[in-house]
Amino acid sequence: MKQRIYDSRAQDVIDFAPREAGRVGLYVCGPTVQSAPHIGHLRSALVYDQMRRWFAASGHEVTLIRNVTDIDDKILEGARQPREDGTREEWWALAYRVEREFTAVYDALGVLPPTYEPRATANVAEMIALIERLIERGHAYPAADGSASVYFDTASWPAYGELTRQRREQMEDAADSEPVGKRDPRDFALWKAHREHEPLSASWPSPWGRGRPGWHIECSAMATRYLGEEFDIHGGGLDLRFPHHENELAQSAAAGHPFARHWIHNGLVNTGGQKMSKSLGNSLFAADLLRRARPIVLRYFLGSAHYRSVLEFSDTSLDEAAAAFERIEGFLARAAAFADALDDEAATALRAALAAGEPRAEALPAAFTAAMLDDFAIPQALAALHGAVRAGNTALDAGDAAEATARARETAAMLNVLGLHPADAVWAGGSTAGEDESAAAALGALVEQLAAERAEARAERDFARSDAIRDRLLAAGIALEDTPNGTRWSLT
RNA sequence: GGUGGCGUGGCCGAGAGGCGAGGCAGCGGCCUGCAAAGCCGUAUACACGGGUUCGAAUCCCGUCGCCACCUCCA
Repeated sequence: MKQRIYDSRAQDVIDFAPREAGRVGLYVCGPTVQSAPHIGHLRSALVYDQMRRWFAASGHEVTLIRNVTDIDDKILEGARQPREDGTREEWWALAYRVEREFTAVYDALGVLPPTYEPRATANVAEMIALIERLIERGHAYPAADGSASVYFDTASWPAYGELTRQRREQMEDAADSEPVGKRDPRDFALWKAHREHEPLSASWPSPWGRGRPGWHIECSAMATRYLGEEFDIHGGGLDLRFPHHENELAQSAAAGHPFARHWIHNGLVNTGGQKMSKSLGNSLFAADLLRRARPIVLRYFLGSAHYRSVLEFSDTSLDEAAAAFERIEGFLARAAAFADALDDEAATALRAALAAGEPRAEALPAAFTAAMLDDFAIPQALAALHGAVRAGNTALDAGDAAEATARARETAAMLNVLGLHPADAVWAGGSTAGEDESAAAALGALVEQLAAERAEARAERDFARSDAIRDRLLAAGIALEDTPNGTRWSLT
């Protein structure tokens, strides 16, 4: 079966065939590091992380480039504002500080680092070369007002608007720079002349004078530098389709590059049916979310809707996701406990089946694979996951080691592909950070002791005493569960 | 004005012409000393009105409502 992907330029699902068999080049628009990461950034990064993991699991070598735009109007403006203590931060310090916040939350969510993460400021020479090429080919011009600005000449590019199917005549005017010096209000800045009130450190020499890159040119330059003049897939948030991606495509195509063969856009996150935005004051910052839920649960939640759908966030979302995910974890834990009661060979097989690790495509159920091949239909893949969990639990109830092992193998394989295996090293630490091993061992010893006392009481059918022990532990945040193989305990 | 999308059971969320995905919550049952966990069962769901069809949540036409982009945005 072929990989199917919805190409938002074609506005249709297409059969995906990489330029080079077995290799996928994917460019994703990363953040402009201007302010703290929010839930939307998390979702976007996660979507491409899932695609990347799936491509790898299905036998592709993936080159994932996710840029960091570390120079733009907002960053410069943010650096101009005094902070709480009255001091000002250099624009490059602000950008770097925010970039590190992004990296931290990506890491927390188990988003694998891209193959490379180029910064706009490190690719100015490539941008200048691209702009020169556009001027030579008659698709860009220096500002008529004598400033160092350079604009893309939309009128010179008949295909302009092809990505979003808009006609140039019906577009509203672009406003990403003062219209001064533009031939047409829809033209957009490739190079912005240095302005007096901006720090000199935010400008670079160019054939047209000192200045800095326009918003869109950095992605064209970086995608081409790292993936070539033609590459497989370009992704980003739905809100980037226009003008950003439209302009990127126009620039690159006008420069004579085939550029991205396919375009992918991920859906946005809503709260209360509304788009999240700073002006509405309903921003959900990544740091807050990570405090409210375990990172793995947040990852499960963010990946629970199809990547092109709007994802609705409500007050109960994280609790529901936690309940659903804990069902999966519960099976893993039950199976591990079951293994302890098995003979060596069977126990080893079951433990191996449960292990976290590299995705094993051959261990995946057909329904899961079919779902992923069908435009990354993760909700359907999750249905397959829950199906394996249910079948596995049934096998455990029946004491069927072979069946339980088979279902455990599938479950672990699916979790590995999705980046959701609880035993994966990326989740070490997490929300229980600070709880060190010796403390855990001490707690374990105490709980085991009380559990043993309770077992004694139960054996004597002194249920008042045994229930009192269980209640005391529960009040302390420790739940006991009796199973055929003994009593298990866990933190609530 | 232009472009794109959405309206599915209490909630989240798939599907896209014919067996009611999956999860959460609820209810009943099995199991359990009681629980918990697990399993089994449990819903006259597809905005509205027409139409096409043997058959429509799914296709067509219309209506209503909501949203996104065209301005910085994942």
